Amino acid sequence: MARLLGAAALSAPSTIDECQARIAAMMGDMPKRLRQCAAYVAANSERIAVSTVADIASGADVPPSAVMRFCQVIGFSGFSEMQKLFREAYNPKWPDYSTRLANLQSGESGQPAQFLAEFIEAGRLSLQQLANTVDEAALAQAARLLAGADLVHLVGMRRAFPAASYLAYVFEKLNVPAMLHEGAGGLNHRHALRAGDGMIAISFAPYSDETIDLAAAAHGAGLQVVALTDHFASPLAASAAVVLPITEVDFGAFRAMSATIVLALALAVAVAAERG
Amino acid sequence: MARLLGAAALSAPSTIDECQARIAAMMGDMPKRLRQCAAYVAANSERIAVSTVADIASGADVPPSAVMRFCQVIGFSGFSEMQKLFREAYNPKWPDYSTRLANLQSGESGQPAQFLAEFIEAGRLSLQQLANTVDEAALAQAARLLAGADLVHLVGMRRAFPAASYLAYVFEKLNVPAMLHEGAGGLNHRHALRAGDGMIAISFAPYSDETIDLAAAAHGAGLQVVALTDHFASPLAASAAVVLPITEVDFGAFRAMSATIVLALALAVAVAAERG
DNA sequence: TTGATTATAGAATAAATATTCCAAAATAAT
DNA sequence: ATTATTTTGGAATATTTATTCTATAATCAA
Repeated sequence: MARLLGAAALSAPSTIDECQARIAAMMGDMPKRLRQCAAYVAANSERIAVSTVADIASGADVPPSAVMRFCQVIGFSGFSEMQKLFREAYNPKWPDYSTRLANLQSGESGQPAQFLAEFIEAGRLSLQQLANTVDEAALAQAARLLAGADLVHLVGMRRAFPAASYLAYVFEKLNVPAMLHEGAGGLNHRHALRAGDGMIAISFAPYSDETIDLAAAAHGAGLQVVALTDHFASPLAASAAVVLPITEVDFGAFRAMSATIVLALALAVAVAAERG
Repeated sequence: MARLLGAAALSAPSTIDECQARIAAMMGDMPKRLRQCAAYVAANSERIAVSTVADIASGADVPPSAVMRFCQVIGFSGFSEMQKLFREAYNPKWPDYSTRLANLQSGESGQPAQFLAEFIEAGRLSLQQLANTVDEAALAQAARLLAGADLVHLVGMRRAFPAASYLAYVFEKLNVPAMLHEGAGGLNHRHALRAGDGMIAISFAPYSDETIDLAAAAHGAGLQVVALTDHFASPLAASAAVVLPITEVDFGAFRAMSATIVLALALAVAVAAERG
């Protein structure tokens, strides 16, 4: 009687955990080659996402067709389906909120609760992403640099302004000397930059020229600049001693800024703690 | 003279850092499509290892051939060579939020990462709470009232100011007439209140007198006031046609305002949708 | 042992994916 | 305005990679 290859088709595992559990359960009564595959996959689960059938085959020391049989015995239609699971589980991609929001907006207008539910979910995802990707060393260094500053300049325009203004409030409460640059009335604020000061500059694409310019001026004057921006290739990065990248979920033009404000707040409190 | 495509071939970057540095250096003088690629790769560097050319092209909103050109301009022979670099370095952080949070918290106390972990958790709890307690009917009514207003006055001082200023930004983007009251220089803004206007007033204990007073003045002048505040017994409630209570989770003396800003954003978008 | 059943390897094929190329559009220079 | 140069998009092609198929080897039951 056909034991494995001819067995009734199982449904494909839909999570990594389920997949690993099934491998563990079935490994016992697998024939030699399939067991080699199972052992290799179990021991190298984090590399499945970036491997080819041939890679796994040579790693497990089996021919490629054995890997294919293995995937099917586990319940997948083939290797590609299994790999898809690993790719998405280890590296989830954002849901596409811009089109979901567009759908909401174009549909019946009276769905405020729906908007709220989407924004809440996006905020939670952003915070989770922040936890997963934050560079602890960079954060600590940023706090250290700013703790030594005589005055912390806070720069953020338009979308970033709420975060900057909240920093101003928090630094005031914490008795850390800080100055909020509002951007109103040209560049006169530039004269306030002094050697020994520090700066927190916040900007996301499309970047505000005023923020970029002010950060560049600060950098030129020898100030330590900490940049809260979307990624290392941001125009702010060129002027920054430390870059803290933040990826927030977007809704077309809108984002809740949850991760930005949380990171800013943590940075402020860390600076105050460092100053003692 | 050929600027990029015809330029003398650079040697391929041999580490991720080198690759990122080169992208940052070259992004400035790239043509439009290549810059889109650069921005996408910079913002999604952790997904490159598990993406295809087509994935990246659609993410960056360019045709696949643009991605190829981008890889070559950066110094690689093609996409495959670049991806190889990212695959070798691929080390996915387990997206399991709770274990990651525990890691962040486990450092020596006083570390910046611990503050961050606490604020992230507080933010998530606040959002959760908001999802559980929001009064959908009240939110819908608030949106309806404000949609009929000629001008929406936005009032929030001190801690609430970031939320108010974010509303100002969002309303501007949505083409909803709105006015941010900054509270600077006494109560002169009161004269801007007109019959037919609406107001969003935001304040939490300890309440800002200016906000309370302005809301009361608006109420006295017959304006419809929507209050974002901590509970129904707040001093703001007396002047409000609709009260939207928000309970933020504090960490120490601070709160991240995540729920407030998310609710404000949802309200703004709902108002704009209602206006059509 | 012998016959039936199951597993295996490697070649053949199919599918997905990367890469090149060139006409057309856009941009810059004269 | 006209010409020269650069950038672009998409179709055509090449390459890699997954998948199926089948003859052969191994295993098991009698």
